[in-house]
Amino acid sequence: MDRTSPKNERNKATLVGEPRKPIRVKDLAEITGLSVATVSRTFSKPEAVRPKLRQMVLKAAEEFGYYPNPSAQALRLRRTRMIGVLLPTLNYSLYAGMIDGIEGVLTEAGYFVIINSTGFDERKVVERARAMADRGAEAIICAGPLSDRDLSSLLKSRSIPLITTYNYEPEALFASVGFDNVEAASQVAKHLRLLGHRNLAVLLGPTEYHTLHAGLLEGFRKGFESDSEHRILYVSETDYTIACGEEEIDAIIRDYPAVTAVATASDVLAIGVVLRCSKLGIPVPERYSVTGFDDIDLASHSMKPLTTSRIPAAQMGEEAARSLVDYLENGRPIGHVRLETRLVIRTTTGPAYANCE
Amino acid sequence: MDRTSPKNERNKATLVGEPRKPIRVKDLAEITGLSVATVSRTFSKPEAVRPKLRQMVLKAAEEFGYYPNPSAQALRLRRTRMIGVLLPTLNYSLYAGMIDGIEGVLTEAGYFVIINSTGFDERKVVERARAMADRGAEAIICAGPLSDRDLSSLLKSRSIPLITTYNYEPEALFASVGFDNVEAASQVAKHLRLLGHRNLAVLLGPTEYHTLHAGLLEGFRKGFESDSEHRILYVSETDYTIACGEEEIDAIIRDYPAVTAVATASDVLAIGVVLRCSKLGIPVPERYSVTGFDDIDLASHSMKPLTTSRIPAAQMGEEAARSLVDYLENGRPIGHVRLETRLVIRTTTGPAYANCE
DNA sequence: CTGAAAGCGCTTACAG
DNA sequence: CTGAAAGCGCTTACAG
Repeated sequence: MDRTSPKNERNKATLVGEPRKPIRVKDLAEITGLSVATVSRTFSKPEAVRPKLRQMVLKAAEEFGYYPNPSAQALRLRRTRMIGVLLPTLNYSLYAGMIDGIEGVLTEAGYFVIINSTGFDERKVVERARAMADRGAEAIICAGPLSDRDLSSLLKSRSIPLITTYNYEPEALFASVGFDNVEAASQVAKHLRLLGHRNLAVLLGPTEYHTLHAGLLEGFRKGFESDSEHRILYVSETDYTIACGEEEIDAIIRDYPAVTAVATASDVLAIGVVLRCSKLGIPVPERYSVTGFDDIDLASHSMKPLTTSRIPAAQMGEEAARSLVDYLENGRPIGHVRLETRLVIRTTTGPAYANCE
Repeated sequence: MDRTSPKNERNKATLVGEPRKPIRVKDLAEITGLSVATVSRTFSKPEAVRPKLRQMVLKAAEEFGYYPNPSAQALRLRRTRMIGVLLPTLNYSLYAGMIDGIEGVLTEAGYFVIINSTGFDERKVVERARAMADRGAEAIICAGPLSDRDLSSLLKSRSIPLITTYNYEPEALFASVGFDNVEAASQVAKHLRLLGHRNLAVLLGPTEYHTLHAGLLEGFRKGFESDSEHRILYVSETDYTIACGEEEIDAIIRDYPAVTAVATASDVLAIGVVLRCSKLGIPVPERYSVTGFDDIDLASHSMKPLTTSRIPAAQMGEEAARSLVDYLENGRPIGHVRLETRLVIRTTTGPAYANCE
């Protein structure tokens, strides 16, 4: 039987691989002799169409390679099924783990994730979040804190939920799933204090446009500086690279001889510190106790397994994604989710040598 | 002046933060007293609108928070400005670097990137690539080889370019930007052979559904098995984790005493091997020479800097993205791009001890 | 330079 | 269960 119609070039046979105009519901309607409504319903509400006809449509769709135009659907349904994800960088295990978690549940639920990495600069985060909203994202996940009022009201006015991960911040402008940043850092610092350390150095990322690191610093202070005997002698904002860890410990060795412990905001920094000490023949933890943060794979598998805080990265991503899906599909309101970190004590922390004097 | 019209509720004042229907060109036309055509042109072709009117429109747009509906634009213009990226995993430095490169140029050029991670299974890659095409991706970048004829003709019939990264494969079904996989591995193996090694072990990822690793294996064979004196005694397909590297070297120590060199397809595996040897007090490179692949950050910064092949990950991503943009914007055909790897010899390879006997 | 109008491809309320 | 028709919001060829 000849299904082609002289008026319609879309369903003409073409050479394999030759571009042709994609066929539409209308074409499929002509081919099957049914109405566009029935064809459309075959995909959007199959149980509402008689099995016989449904089969016809499906068969023709298969044969002619029909698939509904997503832009038209998006316009009509007001649903893009796109969700934006903002990350400081992909090139750090923690965030990679987070996005893996996010992507898994979102793909499963039939969404697509669009990503942007923004560095540690909240202004860029705001800009990209806006761009995502303008380009049709139905929801946004942001790794790291965010406190822009304008963005908040813009998003609210468009009913686009945004959820932050990493920090648990029940008082914040946006919903959050994460842990208590300050508390986690405080716990690490307390561990160091209890070990007898009195002079601490702290290594973290930029605080200026990223309150994440500011929170960590606050926590380190809170947990360590219990009295005037316990001081943070050195605070440095740097990048999360091994090389930076190495440089920083060099500076500490040179300029702050009283320091006996180094607390960092990232395992990568801590690994740099430990590595450099090894190379210099400086014993860890005997001379320096050092702590990481995040518990990346390497933390437990390096030559000197690292004392660090375990952050449930993938889980944060999954929870955030699940909340969003639940809101989008079922209208369930988005709340704050609090997860726990765990201080894991391994080999890089020990009693302060200065204490033995 | 009262800009609201009783017939149109969209431009009524609302409480800050209260959701309201987004305003459309039509609303802006009513507000300004111009036609929708003029309003639309203000955004799509500003130079075609008299400056005076343009100002009016822009001002009103600003005031009422107008932005063009992206779904409507996509439908009308047949452009989604979305580009799909398929990766085995985000959780490996090489791929993270690649996507960072991709995302940078694509965002710059005004595109959004949608991502999916697929593991090392080409069937899943094919499935996700299809899904991306169905959902409106204008182009696709796939990290790793791909050879599915059906996918190829599907994409061709819809004029969706796909470009693979990692391997340079001028004969392949899809355009590629990458390096000569076989050659790079061969170079490593040759280095080991020249060092006097005769019995090699090879560690790589799954070959079954991923020709990437098959190519590497082929290269190792080609570079090493020059005669019957030089054999690969052990080949294992495993995961890219430190733990797997450790397990594998344990197995080699136990079952293949003749092996004096271990070539891996990933720095992470190599680091596992080296680490395990350190723990066991086995000297590297004296007892085992070991090579990595990729030259991740840690390769040069670990205690024992790794002999490895440097892969230009970010550059591959950038080149691929640039090609695509150039095709999409200017219709410039997409070719194959060949990049070079570089064998970097550090501390984990040396003469075979067996040779000194 | 400006506007009225067609149309991108889809879904669904409505009537049958 | 099925179909004719309206409409999602935009852009642009066409006529003025």
